[in-house]
Amino acid sequence: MVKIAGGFGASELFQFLRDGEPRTRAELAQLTGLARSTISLRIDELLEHGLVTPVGEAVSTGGRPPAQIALNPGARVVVAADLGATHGRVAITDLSGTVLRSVFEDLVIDNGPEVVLDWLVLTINRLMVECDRPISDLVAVGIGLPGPVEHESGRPTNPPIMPGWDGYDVPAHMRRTFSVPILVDNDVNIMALGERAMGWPDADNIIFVKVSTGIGLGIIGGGVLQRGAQGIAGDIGHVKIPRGAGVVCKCGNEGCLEAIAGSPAIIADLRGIGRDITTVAELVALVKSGDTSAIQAVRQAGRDIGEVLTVCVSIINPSVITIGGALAQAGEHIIAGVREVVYSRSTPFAAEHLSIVQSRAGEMAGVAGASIMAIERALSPEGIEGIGA
Amino acid sequence: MVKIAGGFGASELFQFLRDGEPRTRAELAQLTGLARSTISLRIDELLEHGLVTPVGEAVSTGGRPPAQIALNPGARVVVAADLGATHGRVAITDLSGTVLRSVFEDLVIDNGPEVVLDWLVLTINRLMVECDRPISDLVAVGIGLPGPVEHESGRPTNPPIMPGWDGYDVPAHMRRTFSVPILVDNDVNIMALGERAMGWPDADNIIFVKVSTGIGLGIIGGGVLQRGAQGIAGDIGHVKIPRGAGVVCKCGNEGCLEAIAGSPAIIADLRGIGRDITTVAELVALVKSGDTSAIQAVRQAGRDIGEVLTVCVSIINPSVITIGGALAQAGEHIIAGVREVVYSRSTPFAAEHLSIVQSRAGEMAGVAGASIMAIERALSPEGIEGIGA
DNA sequence: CGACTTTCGTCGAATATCGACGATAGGATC
DNA sequence: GATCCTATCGTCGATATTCGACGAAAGTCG
Repeated sequence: MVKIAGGFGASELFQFLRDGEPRTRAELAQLTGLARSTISLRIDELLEHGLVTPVGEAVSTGGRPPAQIALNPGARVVVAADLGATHGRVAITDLSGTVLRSVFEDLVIDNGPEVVLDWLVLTINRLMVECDRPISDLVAVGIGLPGPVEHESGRPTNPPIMPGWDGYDVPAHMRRTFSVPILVDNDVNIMALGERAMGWPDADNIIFVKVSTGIGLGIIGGGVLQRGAQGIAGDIGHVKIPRGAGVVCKCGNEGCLEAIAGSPAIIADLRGIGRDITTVAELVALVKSGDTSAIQAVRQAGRDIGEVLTVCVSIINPSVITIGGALAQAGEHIIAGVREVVYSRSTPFAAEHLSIVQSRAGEMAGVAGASIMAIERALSPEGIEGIGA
Repeated sequence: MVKIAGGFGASELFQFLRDGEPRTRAELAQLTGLARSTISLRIDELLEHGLVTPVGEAVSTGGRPPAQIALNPGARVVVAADLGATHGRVAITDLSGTVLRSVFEDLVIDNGPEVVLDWLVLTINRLMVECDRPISDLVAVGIGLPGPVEHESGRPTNPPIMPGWDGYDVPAHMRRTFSVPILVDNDVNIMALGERAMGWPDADNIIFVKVSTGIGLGIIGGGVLQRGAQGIAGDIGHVKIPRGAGVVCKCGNEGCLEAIAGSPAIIADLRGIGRDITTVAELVALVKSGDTSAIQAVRQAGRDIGEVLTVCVSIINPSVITIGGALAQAGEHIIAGVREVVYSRSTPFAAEHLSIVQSRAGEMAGVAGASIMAIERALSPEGIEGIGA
């Protein structure tokens, strides 16, 4: 039987401690409306499972100082995996999202799901051993993939890259080894989650822009991640922009944003005027070296992206836009281009409270978000139930 | 004390009956995990308050046929008000959203909040009398206003029209007479709510387009209404489109969508070639009469709006776009223009499962949405608590 | 028409929650 | 530094709520 109603058990009380803030029993009684004695019973239960710990004492208000209870982040761990086209980052984090151990390795997503996910399983096992943690401490796995994912089922859908992954049941594969919840999502989506967690915890409307080979948006609107009807919300790489007239995109259309402002386009342009670069890393290095043409090209890309973001601002009305992805490593030039266009085109009221800044989470945005996604599930009332409370 | 935890009272059980579907006691026991005897106690409580009623019997499965219990929509009523710049529609609806009585009257929003809201109060009182309902049956009021509203506080913020309304505490004014929850939102937002309820109950990602004097979007993403950081999400009237180059908008910029595709622009164009029209209604009539120039103008407006909607599709990835507002009354011409652009520009995958259709709720979208918003609040656990369960 | 099946309402039993009380651990006062 | 005061903590009996069983009720099926 699925327990929906029923009493106020330890898992329900635990929800009031999820944020990591230490609280006294009295505070919890106030919050929940239960008697202090009942709270104590629940706390004992949670203490037994190690999910919470006493955290010193609060200041006395004239009598015996109240003991503070807080989430014990080290009680369990989750896996956060951010898989790209050519690299993968896998981390073990505790329940506060703190990375305990991580690896960044080459990886060929084109090898297909069997090979890649088997590698992921091995890597997780290895990291768990290195952390000196039994597998039983693992309570959830979050995975980001470089393409559209139907989040409910965890299956990639129509990915433009990732041959062999279309419709593959990623959670089922992972559950063959780890019998815990497996959460899968688009890499840009989890980056948005990570970015919010690390930099803008109070922002309910935030847009994360990934600028790299492709250009994509992770959108948090009304406090929740926006995935859209088919999991392809934020897929702005093939929006048509005026400056792209005549430029053919690999998607078959012409004038796509990606075909003008994506890193391959910028690199090709710079090669055309004699710069010997082929990778994004080399492009970033060239910009950082102060090469004027490269700087101009990147700034123009920022302007082009800004064209589309201006419309996003009108539609979503975010309070923050953060720019991340490999190309964002090249300093403020892209952002300067974005700002130039967005601030001049948006209505004053919308622009007034809008921050456009570089990603604070940087390269860790992906694993941070995957970790959040996994923790969120693990600590939910249903998840906690499974853990043992 | 705010009751947060505590037992499973009648208000909690009520949540399982909110959808209006009749259920047997056994089904409710299954759903909630409570014993049948406990369910019976709660049902009795709800029956006493009249919030639910027995609805015949379900088919016997070999024994005594189970009695069906369902929400009693007539138990209470809510007020739904859709106030525009020059007209207002006010309705009394039951808890299923069925309109019991409504009026559509001229109204000058420029008269300011005091005058307009006093009129609203009088109108509500009159309608309640006409419905033969005591004021005590009223449990919530939903109001839509033609401008940005900070929904949490119910105050208009920086409205481009509605002089005198900026920052006015609408709920406080209404509560002077009706001590019930007062919900206020942008008119386009409530139209989106109404449209979904009346036409697309299962769509979690839907865009409602209001095409009239202004052009705005009501966006439901991930199942929740998207309001944005300042309540101006979906405000696409001043997005720049290429065809608008050189056309000055009343906002001061040039090339705004509204300055090209809004009804004043279309009317001005048609007057320029000798058509004697001044109002939207006349424009609609002209289109319906088969005037080729008018049809072409409206279709072109559809294409212009489609330009912006194409970007929306990439960003939001909706499953439905519905076109409403005064101009949408002019038949399929606008929609044809929108489809023309959106379907040809969007990625095949996004376009494949996207329906672009005329509003099903039509002129009632606003009050339908305001009614939903009010009912939603009234039937929530906190709201029901206040009603008496 | 009687046996069977399933639901409904009631009531005692089981369980969970509450409130009070003494113990505990500091701060305040002299 | 000893004593009083205050506020929290853990325990335990009292209380309220929920459960499960039982008989009555209301149909179906043979």
